[in-house]
Formats: sequence, C-alpha cells, structure tokens
Amino acid sequence: MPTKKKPQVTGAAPARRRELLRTAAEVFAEQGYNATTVRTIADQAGMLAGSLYYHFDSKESMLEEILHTFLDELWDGYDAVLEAGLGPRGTLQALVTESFKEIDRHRAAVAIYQKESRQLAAQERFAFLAESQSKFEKAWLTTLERGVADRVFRDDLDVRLTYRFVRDTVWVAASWYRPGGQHSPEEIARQYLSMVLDGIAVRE
Amino acid sequence: MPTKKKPQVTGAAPARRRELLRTAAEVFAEQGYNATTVRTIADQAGMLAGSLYYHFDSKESMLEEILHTFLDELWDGYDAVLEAGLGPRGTLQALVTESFKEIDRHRAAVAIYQKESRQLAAQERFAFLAESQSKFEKAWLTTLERGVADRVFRDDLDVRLTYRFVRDTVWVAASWYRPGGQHSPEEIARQYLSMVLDGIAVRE
Amino acid sequence: MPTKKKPQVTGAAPARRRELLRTAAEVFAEQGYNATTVRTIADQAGMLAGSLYYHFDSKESMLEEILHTFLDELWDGYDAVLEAGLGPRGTLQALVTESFKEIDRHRAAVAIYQKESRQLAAQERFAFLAESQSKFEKAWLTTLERGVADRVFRDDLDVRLTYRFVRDTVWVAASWYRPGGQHSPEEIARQYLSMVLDGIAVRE
Amino acid sequence: MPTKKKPQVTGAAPARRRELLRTAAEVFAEQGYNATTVRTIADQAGMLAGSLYYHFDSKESMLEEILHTFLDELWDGYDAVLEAGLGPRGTLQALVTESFKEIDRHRAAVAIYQKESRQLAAQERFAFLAESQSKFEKAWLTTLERGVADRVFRDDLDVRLTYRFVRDTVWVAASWYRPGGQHSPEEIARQYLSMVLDGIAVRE
DNA sequence: GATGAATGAGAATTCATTCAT
DNA sequence: GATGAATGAATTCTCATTCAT
Repeated sequence: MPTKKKPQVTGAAPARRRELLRTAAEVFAEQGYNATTVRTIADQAGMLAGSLYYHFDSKESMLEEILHTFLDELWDGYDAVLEAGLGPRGTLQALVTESFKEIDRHRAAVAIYQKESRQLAAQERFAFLAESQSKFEKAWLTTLERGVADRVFRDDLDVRLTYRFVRDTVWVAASWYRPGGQHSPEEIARQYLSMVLDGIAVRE
Repeated sequence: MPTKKKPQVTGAAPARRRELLRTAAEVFAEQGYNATTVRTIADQAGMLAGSLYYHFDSKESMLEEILHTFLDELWDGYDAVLEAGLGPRGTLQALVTESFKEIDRHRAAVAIYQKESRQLAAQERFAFLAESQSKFEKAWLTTLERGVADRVFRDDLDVRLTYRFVRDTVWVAASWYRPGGQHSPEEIARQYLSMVLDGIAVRE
Repeated sequence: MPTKKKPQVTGAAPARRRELLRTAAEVFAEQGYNATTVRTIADQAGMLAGSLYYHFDSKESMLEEILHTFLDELWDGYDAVLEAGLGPRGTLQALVTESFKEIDRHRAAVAIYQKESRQLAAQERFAFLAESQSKFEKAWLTTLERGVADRVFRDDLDVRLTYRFVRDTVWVAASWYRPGGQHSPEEIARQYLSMVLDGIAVRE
Repeated sequence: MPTKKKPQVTGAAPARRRELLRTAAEVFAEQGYNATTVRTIADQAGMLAGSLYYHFDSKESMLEEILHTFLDELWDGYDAVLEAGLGPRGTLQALVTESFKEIDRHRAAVAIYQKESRQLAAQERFAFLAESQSKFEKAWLTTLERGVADRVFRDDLDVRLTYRFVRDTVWVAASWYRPGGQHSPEEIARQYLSMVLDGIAVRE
C-alpha cells in the first residue's frame, strides 16, 4: 500500500482511520460504492466531506484499503487452513467455516467485494482482487479434485460447476447475514456444510 | 406501467423499444445501473443520449421496464410450476430448472435484479420487487416445509437458512452464466439439483 | 489532436467552438490560466459552466487547443520565411516582422504562451511546446551564426545571449500590445529592428 | 507592513522568517503563485502547512513581503544611480547594470514580479507595485528623452516603444538567468548594453 | 513553535434531462 | 424520430486557513 504525502497507514494513530474506514465500508455495503457520496460517509462520521481528504486520498482509495485489509486477513485464515493438511473433506469444511467467520467479522467488506469486485478487477489498482480470485479458485478446485480422486467426493459432478455454486453461496450470505443475529457463523457453516455434503433429501 | 406524455408503450413500433431495452439491460448488467450513463446506452444503440427520451421517460423507467418484463415472465413460469401439484421434490426440481431457464433467457435482467434489487425495493416505484421477493420466499418456504412434513427433505436443517442458500445460489449463477456456453440451462439445473438434493459427499 | 466521443474538431460547425476558444483565450490571457475558472469563461460566453463540457473535454484541453492552433499558424509563417532564402539580415527582419504580426492576430494566445509555457512544457500533453521552442531556438541561432559568419552581424556578441534577448523582447510585446492601437505591427517591427540592428546610440 | 496578532516582524528570530520567505519565493517563482499551495512551501521548509501561519498571516502576505522587500532594495540601487548625475548614456548603463545585479540577487522575486505583477497591481494591497512601475517608467522615459535632447540617443525612435523593449528585455532575463552560471551579471549587462546601444549589425 | 485534525468555500467535472429545430 | 446545444444539480476533490493541544 503506497504512502505519498498524507499520513496514510503510518501506523501512528490508525484509530481514526480505521473508524472512518469502518463507517465507509458500512455505507458502501448498504448503498453501493457508486451510489455512495463522500458526503454521506462524512455525515455518518460527523465531519465535512472535505475533511475526509485529510485522511484519505480519494473515495477510491478508501475502497481499496477496505478490500485490501479484508483480503489480507482472509488469506491469513485460508493459508493456515490450506497448510494444515486436513484432507479434502476436512479442508472443505475448514474453508467454509473460515469463510463464514470472515463474513462475521467483515460483513461490509464482503458485501462490497461481492457486489463490486467484478467491475473493479479490471482496473490496475484493483488487480489484487483478480489475483485473490484466482488463488481462491485454485485452492477450491484442488481440494475438490483431490476429494474426487480420494473417492471422498462424488465423481459424477462437474468440479467447476460445483466450485462456482459453493463459492457463491458462501459469499452471498454476506448480503443477509447480520452479526449478532440468531445464527452464529459456526452454526451457519455447520448447516451449510451439511447441505452441501449430504444434500437436503432424506436418504432411504 | 404508467404513460405520461410521450407515445410510450403505444403498441406502435414496440420492436425498437424492445431492442433499446435489450441494449440498456446489457449495459446495466455489465457496468451496474448507477455507473451506466444514458450516453453509453445511446452510443451502443447508435443514437444520441437525448434521443432516448423520445422512447423513454427516464433512465429509471428503462430499468423499471426491464425488471418488470423479466419478473412478469418469470412468474408465468413459476405459477405454472406451483399450480402443477408436483409434490415437494418435484416442485423444487421444477422451480430450479425454471430458474436456470430464465437466467438463460434474461441473463442481463437477472444480473441487474441480483445486484440492484435490494436498494431499489425501498423506492415506491419498485415496490413490485419486494412483492415478488416475498411471493418467491413464500413459495419456496412452503415447498421446503411440505417436503419436511412429507419426510422427503431432512428435518434437521433450518428451513430458512436452506431457503436462502438455495435462492442465492440459483440467481447468482447469472453472474457467470454465458448463454451458448458449454452447459445448457437444463444441464446446470441437473448438476445443481444433484448437489443440493444428495450432497457432494460419497455415500457409504 | 485526439477525437474521442465528443464532436471536437469535427470540422462541422467549428464556429461555436472557435468563438468559445477565443473567449477562453481572452480570459486566460487576462487572469492567468490557473486563476481562471471555467465559470468565468462560461459567464463570458453567456452559458453555464457545465455547458462548456459539451464542447470541450476539460479546461486543459481548451488551453491545449488554443496553444496548438496558435503554434500551427505561427510555424506556417516561420517556415515560409525560413525557406525563402533571404540571407541572415533579411531572415532576421522577416522573423521579427512575422512575430509581431502573429502577436497582432493571436495576442491572447501569445500572452498565454509567454506566461504558462515553461510550466506546461513539462507535461506530456504539452510536449509540443518544448518541440516548438527548440525548433525556434535552432532557427534563430542558425540565422544569427550565419550572419556572424557572413560578417553581417557583429562577432563580439554572445550569440546565445543575443538570441535570448531578441526572443524575449519580441514575445513579451504581447503583454502590452493592443490590436488597433497607435502602432501597427509592421511599425513596431520596424522600430524594434532598427533598435536591435543599429542600436539606440547616435553614431559619430 | 501590518502587525495583527501574531508576533510577525517582531525582530525576534527574523532569520527563520527570511529563510521561509526565500523558500516561498523559490516555489512561487517555479510554479507560479496560484499554482503553489502552502503545503508545498511547508514541505520544502520541513514543516506542516498549518505551522506557516505562526510566521505569516496568509499566503498573500508572504507574497507581499517578498515583493516589497525586493522593490525596496531595488529602489535603493536605482535611486543611487538616478541621483548620481551620470548623464543619459551613463544613467542608462548604470540602470541596466543595476537591474542585472538585482536579478542576480533576487532572481525568484523578479520572476514572480514579472509573472504576477500585472494582476496583483489591481489589488489595493499591492498598489505599491503600480507605484513602483510608474516611478520606473518615469525614470526611464526621462533618461531616454534627455538622451535624445542631448543628441546621445537617436531621435527617430519612438521613446515609449524603446522604453518598453528595454524594460522587458532586462526583466525577462530573470526567467533564464541562473546565478552562478557562465555569465556574471556584469557580463550580461555589458553584452546587453552593447546590443541595445550599438546594435547587432556590423557598421560599414 | 509546531502538529494534527478539521473547516468551508470553491474548483472542475459529470450527467440525466429538456427542447427548439 | 433524431440532433445539437444547453441546463442545473450534484459530485469529487482542493486548499487556505483555524485552533486546541
């Protein structure tokens, strides 16, 4: 993350910054990035629109930092899972669980990611989104394929299609999940895994 | 659909209208409604921005008509399924299949719906989105609950959560589905249903 | 000059464009480019600030077009002089005379050039200013050096310094010259040449 | 120079002030007054923008002080010349020489003066610029006219035009002069005077 | 003397929309 | 049906300036 003239990411007193980013993320998630005006963010933060520019270069750089921070943390979790050598089924379970935990902690960022990443990824500045996306895809496909090879997962399903369904369902949950609601992330993960692994039909 | 001063919906030359709406839908889907300028649509249609206003009241009315048309057709299909008395499992299968078919025919509209409906639904003008949404929810919940009661679907899953997962996965497919690609809508539906009904894990 | 989406330089109906550019040039010359707001230009042109953007991409592109147009015309004149084979003294006279004529026709553009070109030349977009500058320098230096070689100009003067003095004096005239004032450009050129060639001191 | 609330001009630590003004002058000269932000000056001085306001009332007051200081010193020199009773030719030579010396010492201030004085002079605060200008004009015109009367200068040249040419050429040198370059101010003055007095053409 | 965080008044620019032709 | 030219409101961003600490 670049530092130019403004204090950006200086490490010193990132408290206000982080607070402002939380506010911005909330608004972006709710109204969409384009539909959000900096004035709305500033209002929400109790300051004037221009004042935001003391802390950030631009509206876009806020977005970038929100997504970057989120993906950094996400991959900390994913990498730990992937290096744990859990076997295909265990890995899948851990990835899903980890994902719902991230949704719990970064609901707004996930919602933004979900809605905007396709368009953003085309911009150089947001190339990291595309990178993350393909790393993500590789991790999932590998896991699914190993599972099929190990006869843990069915081999009559199209792995790529399955990947897409799983990927989307997990993340789209950010659009309805409310932290502190009736279901904990772990509970949601359990239910989701049960559905995806064993299906919703009763076995005879 | 309202008529004000302009010939709108006059029945005369609805061909051009429909063509323009298709163009608009494509652009809305690709760039997002807010990020789309009427000029982009007009460029795509080979005319000047101002000229669109001969055909439509506003950018918003284009959006409305796109979504309305789509939902009308969607419910034609759904209603037929729901009235066919297929039983819970059959209904679920038919609803999913119908959905993928709609994605095939109205990919752009579905993508727009997916991305914008939450925000739009708050506006009076787009109240029909909320209506459709709740009708949709009722249909699905009823189907799932009847399935549980009939011991066709597992009763250890939270019906509401299951509904959300199924709902989202189906529609989110619009974001990656390309008509004329390798998978037909029927094939995608079959794969999806297989996963959701029986799970991806191998049964012992 | 690039054409993207806007009618720019389309050749069709350049009347309004040219008029607007004249207005803009006048204001830029009077207040300085940075100190000029697009609103001022628009006011002067009897329209709203935003309306200017129907005709031009940006304030900067107005500036660019003003300077480019001016330099194009200027070099038409200079090239004709340089190719006429007039000999050093004749060439110098013709260049000076041509310059004052250009000041007469493009007073505003010359004033802008004079004041802003140094800063602008650093920007890629205004690289043509630097090019013109060095072409200009080459033409003058060559003329002066040939004059010295031919014993038409004194050889005890530093050619480079002389060039600078001559160059600046000519152009700086744009800051006080008023078209239609008491002195015609030809008269000014004659006086200036008399001073530079023969000096202001009385010969004994 | 006014004192309001801040210690300004207190005599205490005028060193820092002078240093800051030198820095500001440098930046103003390079980027233009309007295009210069107080932050750039502060950066250059190793402090934050707000801190400048401990030393100065405003950006404008920095500019005023820079120009005032320069003109005060300039007139010290000019007045000495004008009172020395050197005769028209000697006076002209001394004025030019003095001017190039001032450019050597106050390059930045001269460059600023050259670029901004016309606009500034309109403001009440900068009325001293106009005063200086007219005093300057009077001194030159008187000298030239006396020279013509004494048959030291040619009488077939328009005195006013000659004045303008001389005035501009001298000052515009600030735009290319670099202190410590190959030519000393005295050398430049000599060359310039030789050109203006005797012309660049070879005498037969 | 200096910092950090803000203010507030513009600035350029965008864009949906209008309307005479 | 369409064009060309404009409107006007909103938007992002800039920057001189203030002030408590």
